[in-house]
Amino acid sequence: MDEAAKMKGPVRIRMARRSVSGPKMIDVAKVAGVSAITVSRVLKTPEKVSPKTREKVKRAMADVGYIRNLVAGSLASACSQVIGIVVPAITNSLFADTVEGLINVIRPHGYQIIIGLTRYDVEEEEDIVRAFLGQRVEAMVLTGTTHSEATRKMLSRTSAPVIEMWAMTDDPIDTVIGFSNFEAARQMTLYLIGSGYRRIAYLGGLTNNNDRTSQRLAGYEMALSEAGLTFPDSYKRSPVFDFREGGRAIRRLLEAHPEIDAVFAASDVLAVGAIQECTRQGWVVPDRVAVAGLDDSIIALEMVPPLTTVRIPRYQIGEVIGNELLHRLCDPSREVNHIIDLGFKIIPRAST
Amino acid sequence: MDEAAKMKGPVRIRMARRSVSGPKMIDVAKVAGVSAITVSRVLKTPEKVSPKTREKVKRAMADVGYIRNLVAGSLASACSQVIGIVVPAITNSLFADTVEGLINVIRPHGYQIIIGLTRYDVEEEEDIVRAFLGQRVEAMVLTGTTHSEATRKMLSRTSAPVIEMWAMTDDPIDTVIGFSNFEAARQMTLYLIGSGYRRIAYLGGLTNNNDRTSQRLAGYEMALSEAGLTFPDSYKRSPVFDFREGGRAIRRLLEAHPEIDAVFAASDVLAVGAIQECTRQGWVVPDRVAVAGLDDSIIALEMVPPLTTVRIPRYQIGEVIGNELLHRLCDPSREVNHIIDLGFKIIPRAST
DNA sequence: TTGTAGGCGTTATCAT
DNA sequence: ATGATAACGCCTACAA
Repeated sequence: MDEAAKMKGPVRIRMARRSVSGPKMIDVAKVAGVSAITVSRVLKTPEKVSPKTREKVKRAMADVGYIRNLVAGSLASACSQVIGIVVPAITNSLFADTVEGLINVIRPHGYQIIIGLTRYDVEEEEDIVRAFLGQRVEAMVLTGTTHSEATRKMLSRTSAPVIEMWAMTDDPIDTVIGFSNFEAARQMTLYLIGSGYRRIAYLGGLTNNNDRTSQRLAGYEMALSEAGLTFPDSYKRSPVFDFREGGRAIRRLLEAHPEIDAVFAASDVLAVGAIQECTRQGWVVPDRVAVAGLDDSIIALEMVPPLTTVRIPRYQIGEVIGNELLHRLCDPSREVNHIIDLGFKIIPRAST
Repeated sequence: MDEAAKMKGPVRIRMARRSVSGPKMIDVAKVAGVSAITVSRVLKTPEKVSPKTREKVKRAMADVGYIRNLVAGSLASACSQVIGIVVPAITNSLFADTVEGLINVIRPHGYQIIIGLTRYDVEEEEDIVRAFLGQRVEAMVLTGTTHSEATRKMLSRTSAPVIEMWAMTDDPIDTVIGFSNFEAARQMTLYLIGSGYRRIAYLGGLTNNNDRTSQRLAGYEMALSEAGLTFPDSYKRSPVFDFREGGRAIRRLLEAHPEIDAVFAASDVLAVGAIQECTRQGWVVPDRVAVAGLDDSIIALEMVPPLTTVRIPRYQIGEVIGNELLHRLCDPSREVNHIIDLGFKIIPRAST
């Protein structure tokens, strides 16, 4: 089975660079009795080749089992057909929806994506961006607007489109596609206030280097101040986004502040954990305490009671980015909208 | 802001191939007063360059903002540093864990992954495999062992390692890394029987072209026949993996067969949907009906009651694949284990 | 419609 | 330790 490996043999005058590398265009061309460029054309612009030749070439490709080397193509054409996307995580993560939306849009056009995971770390992000630019990705998609200085510098130098997503800003590196986390949290808080709740606690995630969680917290605080409400700081908790943490946090909140009548969790994961804990404790939702989330993740509707939450365009973000990039990559001179706000929607359900 | 875009200007004699393409090795080399190959060596084998030269080169790279073109490197060295992974989906999917495990292991070694999504369609898989081989991935990772003929042919021809995962087989294309879905379902069914349940229904997914769901169904059936149990076919349902479907399915099952005392869902998603439906209907789990799942997804433990399930090594599959590939890519002559069974574990909780 | 020539930016090989 | 040169396999530009 490993015969080939043993054939490294004695050094010859200028040894072949590689043992085997499969048939190339020129091999197909020979079989078909045409030139290499014709094979290339059959692949990229078949309409420029006569049907007869096209058939000959196609048969030859099938005969030799040709698979075109896109690496060589990338080098020659400066088009890698690869888009880089950088997200904090994809496990139990809503970013997975966005990634899937993007893939589904661009794959039919021959583009691939490479994924980088930052684990919410800007240094990791920097490494990934450097690696991706080295791979000559044709576009970079990043989560959020918080980046290291070096990252910003690299990204502003590249001629490839750079999309920041899942956020809003007036000043994107290139283009931002997402929604306002600030407004989403603010509107939900206002909705809770409008529903008559007066003691509204907040469960957020870690806010360091995370514009999304910071903005959500700011939105909550803004809504309170608009309504003239003030609470002790201990109304705000920052558990990481995790079911258990949501349960623990609501338990502590209600122990410390029995007067709390609503909890706004800036992530459905926390909200779900909170509701489940209430179920375990026998606290009726929403009578004892209302619970609202943010995400409208798939589990929100399955809760008993179903979770009031904010629907965010996770999948759509990926799709819109994909379409935007396809257009821009086809026509670099195209006029582009650098700020695309896809909005969000309050989804009232029985948990409030 | 778009000044640059307007500068395409009049066509010149032999226009530059690309507007801008950033500094290259040769540019760095000039600045550092060395040759291009030395710059290359600083990047790949710094120990072969004198410390003095190395510093000069590094400074020059920083000065000009050099980012190495890995596409050209891939072509020259026949090493793309890219691994392809093909999964049915990553949205609300356990495969995301595996992808993340793989990325976390290989990224520190400079490898990237490109992801393909089949949506459980072997034709899609075939397209993706062709595209990935074209990208000259250094390894292919596929979900399951069911592939089209063309896919098998392409994969058996390639010299790159091919890993099939999330399944077990005696006859992998190259290497299989996963666990036995058959055994997992069989053991869980036996566990339920051992717990005293005698009317055990089954909720599976679609089984066409999906070796994982087929195997699970077969495992359930095997356990029943071992225990001498026979049920009408309507004890088995094949809803797609979705919360709502789980709820609907258990409702119909219990309406049609009130004697059912346990439901084994071959996916936690279905089991969770079933439990939530029971909660809504006021059917106490496990007294009225026991519910067991398969996956040990993050939500299983959060259920009220917590879900009895089968823990499968989702994340570990990715890690093991990563390590395996790193070893093999470094040393292609290395002896390899072509069948790696990572096992599973029954996790008894309060839902049964 | 088809072919020829040359280059894409790096790395392997061989030489110094 | 460093450099000159020739691939790597394809694609753009231009020619026929």
